[in-house]
Amino acid sequence: MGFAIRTYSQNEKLVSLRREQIACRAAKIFVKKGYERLNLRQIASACRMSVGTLYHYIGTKEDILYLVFDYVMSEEVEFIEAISPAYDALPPIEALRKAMDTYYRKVDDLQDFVIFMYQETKNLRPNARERIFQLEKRLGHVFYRILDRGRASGEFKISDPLLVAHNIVLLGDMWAFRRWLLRKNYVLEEYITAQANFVLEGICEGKSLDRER
Amino acid sequence: MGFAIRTYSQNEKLVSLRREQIACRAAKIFVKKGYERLNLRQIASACRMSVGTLYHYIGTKEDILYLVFDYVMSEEVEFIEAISPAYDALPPIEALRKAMDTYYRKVDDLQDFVIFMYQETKNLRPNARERIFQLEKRLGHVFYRILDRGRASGEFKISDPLLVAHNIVLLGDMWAFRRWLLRKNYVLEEYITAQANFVLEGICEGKSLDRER
Amino acid sequence: MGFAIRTYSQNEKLVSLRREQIACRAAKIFVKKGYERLNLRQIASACRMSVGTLYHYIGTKEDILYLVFDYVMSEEVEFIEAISPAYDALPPIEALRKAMDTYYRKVDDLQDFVIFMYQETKNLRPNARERIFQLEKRLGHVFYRILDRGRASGEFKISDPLLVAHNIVLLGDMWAFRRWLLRKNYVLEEYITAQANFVLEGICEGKSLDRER
Amino acid sequence: MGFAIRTYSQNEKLVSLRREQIACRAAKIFVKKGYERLNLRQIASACRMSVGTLYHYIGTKEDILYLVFDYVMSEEVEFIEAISPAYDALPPIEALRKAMDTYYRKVDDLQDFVIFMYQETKNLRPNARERIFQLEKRLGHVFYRILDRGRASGEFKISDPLLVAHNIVLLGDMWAFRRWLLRKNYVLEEYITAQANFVLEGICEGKSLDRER
DNA sequence: CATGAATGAGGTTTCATTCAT
DNA sequence: TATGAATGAAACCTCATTCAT
Repeated sequence: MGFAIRTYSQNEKLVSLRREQIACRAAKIFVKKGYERLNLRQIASACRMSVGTLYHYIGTKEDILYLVFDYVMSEEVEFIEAISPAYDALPPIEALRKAMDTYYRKVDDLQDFVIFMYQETKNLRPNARERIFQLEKRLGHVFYRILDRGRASGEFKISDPLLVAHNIVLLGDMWAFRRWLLRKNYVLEEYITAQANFVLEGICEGKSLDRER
Repeated sequence: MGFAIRTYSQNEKLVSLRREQIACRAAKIFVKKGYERLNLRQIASACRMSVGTLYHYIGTKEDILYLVFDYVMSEEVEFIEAISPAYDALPPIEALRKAMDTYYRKVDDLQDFVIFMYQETKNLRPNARERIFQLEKRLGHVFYRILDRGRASGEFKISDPLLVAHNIVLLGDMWAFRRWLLRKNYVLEEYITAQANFVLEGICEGKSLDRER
Repeated sequence: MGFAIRTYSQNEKLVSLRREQIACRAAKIFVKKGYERLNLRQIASACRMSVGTLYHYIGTKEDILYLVFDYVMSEEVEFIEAISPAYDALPPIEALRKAMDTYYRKVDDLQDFVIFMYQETKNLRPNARERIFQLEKRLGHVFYRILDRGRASGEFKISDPLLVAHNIVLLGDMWAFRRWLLRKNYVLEEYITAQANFVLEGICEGKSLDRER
Repeated sequence: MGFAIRTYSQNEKLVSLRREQIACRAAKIFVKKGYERLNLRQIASACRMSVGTLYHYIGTKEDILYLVFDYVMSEEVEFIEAISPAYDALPPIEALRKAMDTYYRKVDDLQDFVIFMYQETKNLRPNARERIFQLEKRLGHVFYRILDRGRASGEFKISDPLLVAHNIVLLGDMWAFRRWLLRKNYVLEEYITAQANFVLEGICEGKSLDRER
């Protein structure tokens, strides 16, 4: 892990349980009011614990931020990775559309959290930040695999699949933190199709793609 | 503007002068340490004023954040817009490459500030936030104009130029807040070329683009 | 005793046993880190008990302080008193030298504890403090007996043997709490001889004392 | 000084003034209730300042302890040193009696503080402690000068004047922290005479001293 | 106009003690 | 009997804001 969070308990099971409670419940108020704006009393009450109990399982307020990050990012990544094998059975174009659809819907679902991630990353200690970066890498990898397969089969022509993979993730995240602008012109489904087209037009060999919409 | 910042001074000229001093100098430490992490004493000292003087020209700590946002965004937008007319003389493909090169270099230049923008937006009051959004819109518009011209001339085929314009801005910003990842594989110039290719491949009619690099 | 410590146990044997464990083990960390600086978790762990168990045999954190005081003072006094009768067989001068040697070496041995005594006395409840005072009195009495015998035999000329007895004890304690200063000029043996000479020169009739060293 | 206390003020005069206020007023409640037992609110209120103001002139609670130590010790030492030259005009025996009388009366005066000193020394940071040690050294030196002069003139016969000087100081301090015992047998004046006799009997050549009382 | 000393509410963190298991 | 999780009051310290000079 790179670093350990202080706890006064020896019972590992309990520590895990409580930390998951903390992460899960704190996440809800963190995305609403922001990390710095919430004090320990508010956080503890949202976690349905006393302040003292909270401090049995964490060492610092910042540890809670890390727990929340890790919890939600892990959920997200695991959710995406879980369906990843299913894409192998589909032709690359379709697989990419499906993967983008899945991820972009997830972003829509967790939009408060995505914004939260972009805004609070700097408050993390470097080694906690490193762990989050690893999770983001895994997220990009799901798209990378599809792109690579398409390239191998000759359907895609991409000079830099890693970059494209990250672009895809980022354009999904944009749905969350540019919503004030995008919501005026798109509903989610339109946005997904539009960005999928944008990406596919750039990478499909011979313009063979069947333009959706 | 949407809202006014409290001041104890009647001398408008002086108010403007002091506020520009504040914005310009506070910007430097805000991007380094973050808004919430800095206290008024530190900010005042960075502004080379006393705390009391600072409060003659602002009403609230948050006002400083707004001043900084407005100042840097304006600088950035004015910089981009200033050269925008020059692109009209170039063929659209070249114009887009040039505009991206200009903006992406600016992002590299102001990378701390770009991150700062993404991270501190939440701390702004809604009407201050609205003003920032307008500036971002104008930024997107610079690219929109080029895309639109290319579409009119038949060189580009784009179903949604506004979206593409925003994608271009965002992929530039990514250079700042994904630097930990991108810096491993790219130097700035490579990144600009790669993203320009990515965008142009998606929008150029007949694949006529002369692939750089 | 003057006051009783709360316990939840009826088994008196067990209570005594546990309390001795507590006193003996807590003493070791108390002298190192100080009473106020240690919390119950640290104390319990040093006592090789859980916090809960600790509270079966004490009522208050302060009770532990008292147990430690009492335990170490008793040890010290018993040690000194145990050899006290042996001095009766020696000529007073020699007896005094021997007694001082014994006590001063003990102080050197327990120097952390002696300092601890001087520093933490204030944290005791008055009746606990009274018990400690009694023990100190008994310590002074060991020297008093020798002085009194010397006076009776005409070898010593002392107007106030009780005062001298206390002076002797105090000058021994000084080895502990002025160590930063004394250690520069003396090793323990030199210090003992020097102070013994200082005392004996003051009380010996006719300067008959055989100056050592 | 070896270390500096944090302050937010640049005005050195004011800093000195406020710190003296703090030292002087905090001393009064420190000796009554003990350093660890008092919280910042109580201390601030005793200093007739708000907690915030207090923290303009100190960095840590411990700094207050140091200020108090330094203030009272300095007062004490300066008081003693101020009269020190006057002793040069007196014969050594008389000078020593007078100096002891002065110091022991001061101890009686500041007895709460002397106890406080012995009890709280451990709570000081090492470099603060070092400064206190220096002051104690200067205190011993006042007596050392007299002893040395007596030795030079042949009136005293002392193998180790530095040790005797420290013994004198310590036996004075004993009046404060053994008061529970000494008060039963002595009033201050008797105690001073008794200890002066004890010391002089040990060091006077030819028992020439005119025993008082 | 400019200053920076003063304020006290509110922040995070610790800890003696209890009590269900 | 032994445990250690849970509690919440209270500790130390910070800081945006005011206002007398």
